[in-house]
Amino acid sequence: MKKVATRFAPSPTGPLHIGGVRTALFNWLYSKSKNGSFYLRIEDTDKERSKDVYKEQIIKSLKWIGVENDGDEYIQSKKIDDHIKVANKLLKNGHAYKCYCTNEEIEEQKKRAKQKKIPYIYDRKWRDKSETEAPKDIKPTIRFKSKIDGSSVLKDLVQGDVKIDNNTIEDFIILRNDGSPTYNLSASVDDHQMDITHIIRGDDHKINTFKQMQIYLAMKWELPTFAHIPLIHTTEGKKLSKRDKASTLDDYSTIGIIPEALRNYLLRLGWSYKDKEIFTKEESIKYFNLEGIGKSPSKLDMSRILSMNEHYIKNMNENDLYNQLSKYCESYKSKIPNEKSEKIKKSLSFLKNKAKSLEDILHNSKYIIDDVINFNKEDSKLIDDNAKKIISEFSISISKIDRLERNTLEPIINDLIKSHNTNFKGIGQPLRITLTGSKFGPGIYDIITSLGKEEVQKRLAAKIV
RNA sequence: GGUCCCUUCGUCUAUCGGUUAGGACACAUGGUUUUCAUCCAUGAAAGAGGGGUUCGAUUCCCCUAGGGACCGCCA
Repeated sequence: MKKVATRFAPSPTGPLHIGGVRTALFNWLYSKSKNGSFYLRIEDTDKERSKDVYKEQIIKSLKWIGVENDGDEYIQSKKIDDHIKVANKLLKNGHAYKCYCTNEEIEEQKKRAKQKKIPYIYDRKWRDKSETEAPKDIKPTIRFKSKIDGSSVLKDLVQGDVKIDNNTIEDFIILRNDGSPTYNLSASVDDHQMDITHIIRGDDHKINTFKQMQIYLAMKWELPTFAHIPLIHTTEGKKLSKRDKASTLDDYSTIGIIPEALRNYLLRLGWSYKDKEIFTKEESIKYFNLEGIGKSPSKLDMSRILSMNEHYIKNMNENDLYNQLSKYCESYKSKIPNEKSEKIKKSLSFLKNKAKSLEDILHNSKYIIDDVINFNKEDSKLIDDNAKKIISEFSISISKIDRLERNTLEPIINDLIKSHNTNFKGIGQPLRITLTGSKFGPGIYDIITSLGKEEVQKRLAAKIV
């Protein structure tokens, strides 16, 4: 048995979208589950649209979610000479031919086909013509001499056997009239040269596969195994594209989705293993298989992403969580001030229980980070004279104790409840508003202990005046 | 229009001919709770339709309907 090798082959014409990330994840998981290799191939042969920034962004995105390629990135444009060599070989073998049709001629045919509502397919005009008839002033394209009779079967590991009549596959161009190779040629040659054994990709490539298989056959190369996975759809049920909202990886990292959660979500989108929902990275490698991939497209569900994120945040140790949070703040918000980092880190134990995202954590820890509190106007109104009295009494009481801890604070609060003939809310709410600026937030004991005595007294004093 | 693919709760899915059709998210209700949450409990919620095959179909086959992908000298 050959060593399993998979690849992810994006073109750097835009930021990676979530469907691409899932394809990469599946390829990576499959190879790792088989102890094989996973390669990243940048298909940058479209010189017009390929951008280096996108290439870097793709690499960064994959790294972010934990999909790491073996070896260096394979840059397709560096292999163009190899692609051309194969085209020439196919030409020599009689598996390809020169086509002298002009662009205008082809366009005209397409237009006519559309008018007649019949499917356009290149009419194979130059398939059997001799070189002597060739016009001198036209640079030809090279077309692959595709099978006309019979049918072909794609043995797909996800889709099953897909049968198609050979005459529906046209004589596709493999070399443009400027001599550059096209996608189907380049991809086939690269996959062969990289010894790719399993090609896992979106099912929008299914028709291409029939073209690529013919190139393999003509070159007498060993065919790889194919697995075409259903595409991810938007909530409207259409193919996800880069232009859709919330479709790129960055859209998720911006709102504080952590990579482990997105990885787990994407894994379970269109794939399942019994009733299991949560998979560590190791488990996902252990259990991943192609049989578990469903055949129907699935829709993105934000509430599920969020709930997965919540789960990972709650179950992450506080050091790791702090690192994630701090990276997140630095990239998308503003850096957590050094002098606040310890306080935040300590508060994570309760902050993480109230958060669905890193953004939520940051929001709930605003009262620690900001020295000047932004009071919510409505909430501020709740601080009436009576409330001020409570705050003032509380302030005096805590000045008598050294350390603010739950067990030293509890008696003070209880006394206040009694003396003011109220309930916990009657004491807790004014304190929370005074200390954080809002009536929502962490538990009052958590707020007080996380701020520390000095800061608490400062904030209480500011409100009493 | 042609070719191909798909169809179980709102969503992601389990079921590989025999189940009260299971789980998760979301939702609803109740409880715990100092707010918001968390947490716990409970509930509502599905086999697109029609034919076959079979003792028995969600499961196998066919048709219909609906949805999707592809149909570039883009990848």
